[in-house]
Amino acid sequence: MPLILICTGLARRLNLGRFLKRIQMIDHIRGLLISALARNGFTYNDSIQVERPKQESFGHYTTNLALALAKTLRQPPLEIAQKIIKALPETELIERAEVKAPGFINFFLCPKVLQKAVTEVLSIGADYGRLNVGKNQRVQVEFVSANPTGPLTVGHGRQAVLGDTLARILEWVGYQVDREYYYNDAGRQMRILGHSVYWRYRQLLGWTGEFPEDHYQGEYIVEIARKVMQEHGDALQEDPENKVFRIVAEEAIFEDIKNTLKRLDIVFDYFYNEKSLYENGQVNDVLTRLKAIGASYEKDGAIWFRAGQYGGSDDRVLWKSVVDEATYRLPDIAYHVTKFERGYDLVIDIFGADHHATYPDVLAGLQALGYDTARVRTLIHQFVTLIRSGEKVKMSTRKATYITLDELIDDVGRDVARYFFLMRGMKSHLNFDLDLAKTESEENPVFYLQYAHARICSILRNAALKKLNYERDCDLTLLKEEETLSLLNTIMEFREIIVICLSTLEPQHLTTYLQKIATTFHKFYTIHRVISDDQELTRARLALVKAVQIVLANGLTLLGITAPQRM
RNA sequence: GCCCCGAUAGCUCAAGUGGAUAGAGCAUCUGCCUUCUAAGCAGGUGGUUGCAGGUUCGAGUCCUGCUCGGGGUACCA
Repeated sequence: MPLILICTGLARRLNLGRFLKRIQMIDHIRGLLISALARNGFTYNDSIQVERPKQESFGHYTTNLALALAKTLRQPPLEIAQKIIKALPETELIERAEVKAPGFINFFLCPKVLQKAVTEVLSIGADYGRLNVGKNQRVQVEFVSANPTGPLTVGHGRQAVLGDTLARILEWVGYQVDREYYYNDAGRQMRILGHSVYWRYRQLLGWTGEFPEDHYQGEYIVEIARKVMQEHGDALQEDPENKVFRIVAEEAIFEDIKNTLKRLDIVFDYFYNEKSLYENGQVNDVLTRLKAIGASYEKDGAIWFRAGQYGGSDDRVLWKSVVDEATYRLPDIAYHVTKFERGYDLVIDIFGADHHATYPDVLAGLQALGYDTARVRTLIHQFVTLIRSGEKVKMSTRKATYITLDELIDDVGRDVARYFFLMRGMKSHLNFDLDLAKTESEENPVFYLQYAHARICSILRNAALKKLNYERDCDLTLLKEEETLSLLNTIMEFREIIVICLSTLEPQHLTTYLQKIATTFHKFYTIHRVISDDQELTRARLALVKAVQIVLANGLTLLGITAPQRM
């Protein structure tokens, strides 16, 4: 299965282990373990797993190394773990290590290490959590890519927010990212769009015939028709094929789409249109090249692609015989060729589940042409099911039975909309209950996060009024209660979460993490007073909450959500 | 028919490459504001992870078969 090979190739390209080297502490513990293995004469060839345990009672980090070794060493894992733990080199960073059944080794960091996180966050500030793994490599993220036949719907919203957030994360870790929107302005859909405008235009001029059922029914078509009428009067009455209809529609709709995206704080670098691929001869060029290497053949008057030989399943038609035009595959392949020609190191395509069948053919085409398809990463997200009054809303652009993204933003605002789209994994179907989103917008999880940020800002304002200086020379060793250490630990985890987001390309891990740090902070806040009579303790705690505020703000910025000063 | 995704608490969903006692929010019940923001905190109720097998020290996660839901499977995009 070549597709699987491609996937593993990608996994290697986005290798987690490589990124984890950026996490000092994990690397440090791994180093300790390697020495301990050597002292025991054990050999272990895989990379050693050092991860965060589910529960804090199991320490700050844990490894299953002894369990993994049990089989080859033919010894009980608990004994192996004991031997490893005894052979661990001395270190000032680890307070203690313990063995727990069935053979885990858990590491507890020294408070000093946790406390140092505050110093680091405060000195790095708005850049805390950045990693330089991208090294200015160029990445293209293609998303939305909806044809301009109508306003963006809630369904598009998921993809828009997902793509933009991934782009933000990639930029954050040092990639040079381009956001690209691909659209098809040459196909059948756009012809129907033009005709839809034409018939509405006729109606405005007094025509009383029936508007075609299979044309775009939306009210926006009438507005566009009105615009055509203002510009051209009745001159085009007998000219349904006049391209004016299509062009005016396309411009007006794109204007709308861009505005909607802007409201979500999404701005594209490039809009790439299919038509140009024909005009520049790139479609033809791909056809010629495929023919030249014998990857295509003629049958029944059509031109077929030997997809089966390049990782696809069945052979596919590239050029139709019944009509003299290409199938969508050919320009899609040509389009992806331009991505390579434009020199991207990594290409991320985001599609809805309805397109999942098209990309294997595109990849097969690229492979046939000799491109390194491991550079292309395809993300498929499942659909959004909209629930209104307890019932599913079946959406169709054609029938204009949709909820527009604009309407959603009107109702819940940018922050809630973005957060809702991001809080679920892209592989799961997203049930978006409109009524719930509206009526409960006060009880929304996003407010919980923002509230934590606002609360801290409030504390810092109070501190400023009292002219309390905490930025330097405060005694961080005073930060030692259970809830405090837990908060410090969570701050440290931020970088690791970025790594996980990168390796999985799923921003959802970040939303989960931000919930966690907000919870940890709220708990701390309830138990411990920041500003008190104890000056030294006050200064230390101010530094701590400032660090939390920075992490929250950085995380929210990555999600494209505002971090309010007060609520 | 075949392919892809899903099925986890009453509801919406988590659980990075197989790890420890499967976690949150909403809903519901009980407490907590003379104190930096109660949009908060603490606790209770709630589970055979769709069903049946298998792989192994160990499965929500991997494999096989089935059930249900979504999306594909065109010389539509």
